[in-house]
Amino acid sequence: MVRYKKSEEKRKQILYAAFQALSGQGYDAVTLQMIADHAQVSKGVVHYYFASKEAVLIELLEWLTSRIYLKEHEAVREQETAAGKLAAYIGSAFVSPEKNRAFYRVYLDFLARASRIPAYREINQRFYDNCTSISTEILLLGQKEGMVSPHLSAEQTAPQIRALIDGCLIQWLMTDEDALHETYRQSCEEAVRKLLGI
Amino acid sequence: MVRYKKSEEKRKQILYAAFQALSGQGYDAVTLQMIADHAQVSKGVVHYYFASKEAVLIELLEWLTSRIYLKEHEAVREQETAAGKLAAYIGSAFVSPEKNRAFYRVYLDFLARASRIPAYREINQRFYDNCTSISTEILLLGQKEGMVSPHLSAEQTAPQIRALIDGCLIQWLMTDEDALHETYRQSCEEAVRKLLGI
Amino acid sequence: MVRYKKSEEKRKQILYAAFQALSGQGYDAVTLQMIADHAQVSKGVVHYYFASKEAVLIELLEWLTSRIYLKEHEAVREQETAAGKLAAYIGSAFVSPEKNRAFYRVYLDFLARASRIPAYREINQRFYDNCTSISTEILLLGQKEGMVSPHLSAEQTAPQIRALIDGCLIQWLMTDEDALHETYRQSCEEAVRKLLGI
Amino acid sequence: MVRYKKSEEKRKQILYAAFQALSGQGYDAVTLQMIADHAQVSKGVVHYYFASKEAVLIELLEWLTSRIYLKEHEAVREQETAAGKLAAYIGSAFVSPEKNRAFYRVYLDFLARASRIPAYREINQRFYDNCTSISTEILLLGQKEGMVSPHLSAEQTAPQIRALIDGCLIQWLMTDEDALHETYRQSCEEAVRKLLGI
DNA sequence: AATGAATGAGTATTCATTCAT
DNA sequence: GATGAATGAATACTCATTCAT
Repeated sequence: MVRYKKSEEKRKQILYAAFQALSGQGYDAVTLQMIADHAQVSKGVVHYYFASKEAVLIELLEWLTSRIYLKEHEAVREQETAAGKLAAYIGSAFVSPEKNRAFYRVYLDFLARASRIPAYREINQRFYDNCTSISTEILLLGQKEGMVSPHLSAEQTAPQIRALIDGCLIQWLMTDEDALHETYRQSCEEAVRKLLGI
Repeated sequence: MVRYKKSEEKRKQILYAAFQALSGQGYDAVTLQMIADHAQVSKGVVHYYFASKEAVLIELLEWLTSRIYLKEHEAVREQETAAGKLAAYIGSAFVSPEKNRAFYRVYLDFLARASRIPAYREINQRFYDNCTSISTEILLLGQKEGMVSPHLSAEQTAPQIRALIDGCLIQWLMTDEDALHETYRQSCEEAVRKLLGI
Repeated sequence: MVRYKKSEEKRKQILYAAFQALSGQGYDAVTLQMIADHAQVSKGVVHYYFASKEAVLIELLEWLTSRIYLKEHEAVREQETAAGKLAAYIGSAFVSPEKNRAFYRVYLDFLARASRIPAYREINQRFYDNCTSISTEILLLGQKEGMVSPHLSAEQTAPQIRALIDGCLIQWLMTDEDALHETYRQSCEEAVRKLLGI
Repeated sequence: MVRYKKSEEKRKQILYAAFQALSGQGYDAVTLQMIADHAQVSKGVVHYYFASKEAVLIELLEWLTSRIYLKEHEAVREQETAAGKLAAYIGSAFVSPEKNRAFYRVYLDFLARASRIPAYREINQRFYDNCTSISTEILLLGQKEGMVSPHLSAEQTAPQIRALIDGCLIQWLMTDEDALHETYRQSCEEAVRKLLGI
């Protein structure tokens, strides 16, 4: 329905505004007024579409992580070889300094909350599962291609890969140097290759 | 002098209280009252020893990261072989579910702030540098022992190792399962071995 | 517009409440809660209409001094002779024990601040300029009527007149005797007459 | 006794420090710490010599006003003619831009308090009485010399003179221009002459 | 006498949330 | 649907005062 659609659009608009505001300010420093300003709506509207500030942020985490996953999934799907998929995965994880900075700032806020609040943890777990499925797919294809040892356990390797990606991107974020983004990407890719024994 | 010492002790007492409070609550959810309560002093005392809430937290980050480093450094120093040092490093990074949870909750809060505020970033950078020096020491010894390929670049590998450790511990933290701590430790150690080609 | 008007009304309501509260308590002893209570609004409302306590008080000084001037100006305008205007000026300056007490208590607070803070000083200067314009008008008319010596300098006499009025009203305020208000008024008027040589 | 004397000296030292601090900051902005700093003693000392912050300030008002009176009295006593005494009185009231600024800043703070608190009012009343006695002395001598009309009432004129002096010095203070100090002094003296019919 | 550590009451300010329009 | 005025709970911070040393 039009009504629903319009409503959904405004929700997305607010979520995106929340993402921008959150990326600029921290989790608690962000106010509903800032989110409303970014979305160019009145403060009341935010509460009209979301039950509370917490609700906005929970939904934002869901939206963000699923969007990230979809992009990574899409990038990997377009490649046919394990090597290609791997490069695509890393490449889409290290999408750009600007986007990585915006996302990881917010993601660190979320992880901090997730370490204390189960609701956030569950959302993050779905993200991890999705990431694991990507790595697993690559690994299994690699084994089929004969590039990756058949003894390598996907169950163990897949999380290691995500740990490396997140660990490297956090390290890069801490350097505050856009120029090093590419360096970290390469280093991460090489490390992942070593994990896969490629 | 006694006077000075007393003062320093109380500062430490407050910092430790802040650590406990911060680990329980998030960065912004923590109040000076909570910190004072944990330290069993009055609210005014916190302000007597620290200029502001921010000052407490900045100093806490310094204190925490240097303490972690010292423990890791100590553990590594006690070992003589590269393999021993590596196991000691990983072992002291994965010290225990309780301590890791307490620290990484707070550390994630700090990383989130560090992604926006240079002062925090600088402190974290010193921590990274210290961690790098540990990994580098292990790697160089490994090369001397002939266990590690002489072609391996410490400059590149050391950060990868820390990225893995942090990435794995964050993943473990998100599982909220003490029982998995050991699993993640082993997985991390194996992954680090692969990076070193051991 | 209605919206704007409503907003302005509430601002005035808060300013008047601030005046009452300030007159009762001193400048710093007054709290936003007291102002809110006098205005019969919640504490938050004061901050909704004014950026800070300081902003309320700055605006109050402007409002008060311009209101005093307007009343004096009005009273003088209604008279046609210099003698009549002079009596009207003094009469409206010595309006009543209650009002003079309320105003001069607050005004002394403001003068104390103005002696240190330029922003207050500027507002007071505008008030002085307005008072000077009233005295000057009376003096010039008196010269036209032949009552006042043509050699008398308005530039010098006008400030002297205000100095006398303020000086006398402060003295009266210090007596804390409503009954003496009229005495001080007469004494002030006679003194002003001597300055004008009437 | 030595003990008493020493004690009295320290009290004076603290009072003078309070005067300096008060002149710089406002009445409420001043803290006991600032007073202690100015007096180069510890915070505890202030409380050792004075029961409370209020007590310091009450005593300061007494000390200041009696000191001002003594200086004016002294200056007047040294002159023999009414004209000389008048000039000496005005001259010592307009002692210097620096001293007048320091005193009137503090005095306005005190007047603001005196308008609400009887204890301050009483101290100020003694000051007024002393000032009146000076003016009265001058006026009576003037009448004896035949310079001042015998019909002039000292009771009425003396307060007018003080009103002018205070009114003019407050006006000067509000200009924040040291250069205008002399202008205001002259204007005040001329105005006082007119009140005396000289 | 002197110190300064400790206390805690008090206050401005912020902001999520509510609700009348 | 949308607005923004109003609310009041929550909190960092200040500072006079106390008191052990």
